Parts: sequence; C-alpha cells; structure tokens
Amino acid sequence: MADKKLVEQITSMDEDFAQWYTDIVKKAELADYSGVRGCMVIRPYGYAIWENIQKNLDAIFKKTGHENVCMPMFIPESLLQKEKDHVEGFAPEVAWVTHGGQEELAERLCVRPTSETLFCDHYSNVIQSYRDLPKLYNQWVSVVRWEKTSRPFLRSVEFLWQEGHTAHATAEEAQEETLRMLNVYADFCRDYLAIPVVMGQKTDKERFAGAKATYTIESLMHDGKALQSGTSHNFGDGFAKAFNIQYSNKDNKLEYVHQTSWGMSTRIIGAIIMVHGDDNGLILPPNIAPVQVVIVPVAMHKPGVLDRANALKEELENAGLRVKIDASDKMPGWKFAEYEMKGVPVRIEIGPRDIENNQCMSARRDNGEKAAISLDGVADSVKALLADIHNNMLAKATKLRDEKTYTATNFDEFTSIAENKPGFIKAMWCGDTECEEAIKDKTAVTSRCIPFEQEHIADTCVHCGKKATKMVYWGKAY
RNA sequence: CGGGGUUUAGCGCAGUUUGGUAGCGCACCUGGUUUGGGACCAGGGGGCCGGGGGUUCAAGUCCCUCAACCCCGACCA
Repeated sequence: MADKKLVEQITSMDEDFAQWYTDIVKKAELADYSGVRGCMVIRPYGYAIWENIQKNLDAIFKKTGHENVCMPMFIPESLLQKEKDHVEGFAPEVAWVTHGGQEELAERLCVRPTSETLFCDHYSNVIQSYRDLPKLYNQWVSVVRWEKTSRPFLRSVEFLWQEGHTAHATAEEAQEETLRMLNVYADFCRDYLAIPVVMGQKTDKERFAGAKATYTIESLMHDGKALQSGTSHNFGDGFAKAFNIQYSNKDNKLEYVHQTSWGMSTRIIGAIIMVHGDDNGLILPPNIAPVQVVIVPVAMHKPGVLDRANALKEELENAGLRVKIDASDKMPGWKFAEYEMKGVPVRIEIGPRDIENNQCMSARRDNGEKAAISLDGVADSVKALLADIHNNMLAKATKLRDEKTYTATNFDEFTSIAENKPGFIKAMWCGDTECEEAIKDKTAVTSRCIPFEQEHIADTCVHCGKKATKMVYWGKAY
C-alpha cells in the first residue's frame, strides 16, 4: 500500500528517467520553477544541501591557502574581449546590460558568465613583484549563461558556484595548482558526496575557452549518462599576456604570471540526485545531508514518549549530528515515506515499547535495513551507522559505474554499445579532433576525458584505425 | 532555435466539442477520535480559469497575440 502511493508521487526511473529527476526535485522540495525562463528558486532544503557543500569545500580551500574575494557581477564588453578564444567561447551565451535606468550605456556590460577577465584585470593591478605571488583567490557567486534549454541544477540560466583563480610565478607551479585542486574535487566527491569520479584531461575540442589545458572529474549517473562534476584549468600565460599581468622576478626582469581556474557548481546537486536516488526519492550522503537523523516518535500522545524523543534529539545534537524531530500529528507511516523521499540517511523510531526496553529503532535510507539500537551510547551507534551508510553508498555508486563502463576495440562495438548500453565507453583514440567530431556526429557520444589512469586496449584508434595515442572515456553527457 | 504537448485552488486534474452560477481528489484550517509503513468523522476557507487584446447580451469555453513549463531534436564548457 505504501509502495503504491509512493509510486504515484515519483515516476519510476526505469519508466522515465527525466520525469523521475523532475519529480524528485519538486517532491523533495529542492527547487521550484520561477517566473524567469530557465531560472529556478532553490528552496530551503535544496539550499541547505548547497550550504553544506559550500561550508566543507570552503574549509578545504582555506586549508589549501586560498582567500575568498568577490568580483563585480558586470564585465565591460571591452574587458571581456581581451582574450580572443575566451570571448568566442562565451559570446553565444552572455546576457548584456544595455541600459542604466532610462539611459543607454556608453559601453554595454556583460553579466558575468565566469570571471576570468575580472580576475585578470584585477591581477594586472595588484601584482608587481614575485613577492606578490602566488595569488590564491576564490569566490562564491552566481553566474549567468543564457542557455537555450534548462533543467533544475543540471543547467540553469543562473547558477551558484565557486570559481578559484590563481596566479603563479612559474608554469610548474600553475600546473601543480591545477592538479592539486582537481584532486581536491575528486576527494570531496568521494569523502563528502560518496560519488566516485574518473579524473583526466579534456581533449582540445572540450577544453575551456582560452585555457592551455582543462582537467575534469566525470561521474556517471544512474541512467548511464556522464556528468562533468568539476573542472580545473591551466591557463598558462595566455591570459597574462592578453591582460598584461607581469611581475618583476628576483633579477628584476619582467615576467608573465601563469594562471589557473577551477570550479564546482550547484550542478553537483544534480549528480547527488542521479547517482544515489531511487524510486522512493532522494538518498543523501550523510556528510552533506541537511538532516542526518529524523526522529519519529510513535504513539507520542502516551506519557513520556515525546519527552524521551526530545531528550534523544538533544543527545544526538550534542554529539554534533544534524537532527530533526517530527512531532507533528501526521501518521507515522506518512512521516516514514516523507523523509525517505527527502533522502534523510537515518530514521529513528521511538515508541512506548522501545522506551520500556531502553532502545530505539533505526532504519537506514540507503538499504532499508532496520535495527534496534540501545539508548545507551546511542550517539556513537548512530555515528557509526552514518559512516557505514556513506561507505555503502560509495561502494554502490562505484559498482554501478564499473558495471556501466564498457570497452570497445573497434567502431562496430563502439556504435553498438553507444546505442544499447548507456555508460562510459573506454576506447583508443588517434588524437585528431576531426575523428572526435566524426564519432560525435555518428553516435552522439562525446569524449569525456583522457583518464590519468591509462590502459592499453588496442594499438589503433577505435574510429579511424590510425595509430592510437590515448585511451579515452567516451559517453553521452548532461 | 525547430517539432509536439501543457497552463483552471498549494498539488494533481475534470469542465472547452455544443458560450449561460467555478467543479472533483489530495493538501490546508477548526473540533474530536487515532498513532510501530502515507488514519477516520464532522464542519470550514481558498480561483483575475497563465498574461494582454478582441468577438458576444454573456467567454474557462470562440478568435488574435505574448509568456512560462514539459518531452524530443539542434546547440552548449
């Protein structure tokens, strides 16, 4: 009975994955559509997830020596145009401000789609000496890209993210920083979001506009589509030359700085939904779940039940856990389903029978297991349970990804996998962009990355048969 | 940006064919009984029928127009 009602609320992911995703976003109250095309309202529960992501990532950035700043939201057209590749990459999707009040502006302003040009302009002002380097800046802001089609979290016209921008004295330091931050993202996905990723370098075709090299972490969704979950770029000295960011070295010679940038956005919330969720709703990784434990008192009108439940809440909170107690007069069964839909990792039921036995009942969201827990030392038990849930979620997601990762040695195999088995395809590539484009035209599959962990699958390119230089992860992507 | 669909109470929908008092289910509010997997009884509140313009004595319904959202493509970091 309960299952039937749940199915009425959330479309099964096998039936219609896109609708399943939309249902979860709406039913779990993560976001709502707004009156502005392509923009969304991030609701308290969804924003709380972002705040937890932000809080933890920011703490890591602080540890790695980065400082937060805030750049303007507007970019003068002339500034945006200083780096040729960069402006060409973003031109189709920038929003322009042409008027201030009734007055037409002498120079129109672009609403930032990303802030490289702003950081560069600033760096050219504040960097003079090698003593000023490195500059390790980050900002948490929203950006605007005039997307034609949008989906909540995955692609919206305005979205929240962080963008790190650094300037270094040498190419080596910049490259080190680029990879260091890519690793930060990969570790964050594993340790906080329970999402396994493939790390690697983007091909020239997929490289960020204006970058020398772009690195990525790619994750795999339940439907077998890939999601670029974070990127880190090495700009070399290209932007420095365009924006004239020079410093005096120890020998009093002028040199250009070497720069990086790296970002992770609210898109990662889409990944959390699509990597972990099931037909009953969200499943949130404990480390970023706004509510880690929900307490449902049973028969709470009976004497002592609510008091004991509140005492339990306090005990868990004092142990540093994020706890909610639902003492509303809804039926317990309703509450069970509700918090399952919202992905709360652990539910605790406590009723007269439990109190009599000095215990409570736990139910974990990831696998549905129920168990009696002694009220003595309950905080430690719950912490251990949350840790186990995290590990299990990571293991499950890793298994799913591995099961959906295929190998193709020739183009027939490749085409067949692309058509019938959504997932990553590992295949050799010659390194030519024309070949990569041909693959995309024929199969709708794009290169996701050239993984750091290379395997030798074959000697020749999966498409053209020429000598292969790289093993590439391919896939259909969000 | 193309092709299709949708828009009526917070949510899901009927009503549009044939113009004539704005409906249903859930949710919400009040009171009571309930409480270990989405309770029940009784009473109650809530609508610029997506926006604008037209036709008509009369428009949710017919005509024009604009917009938002969904699905499939194209495009895309």
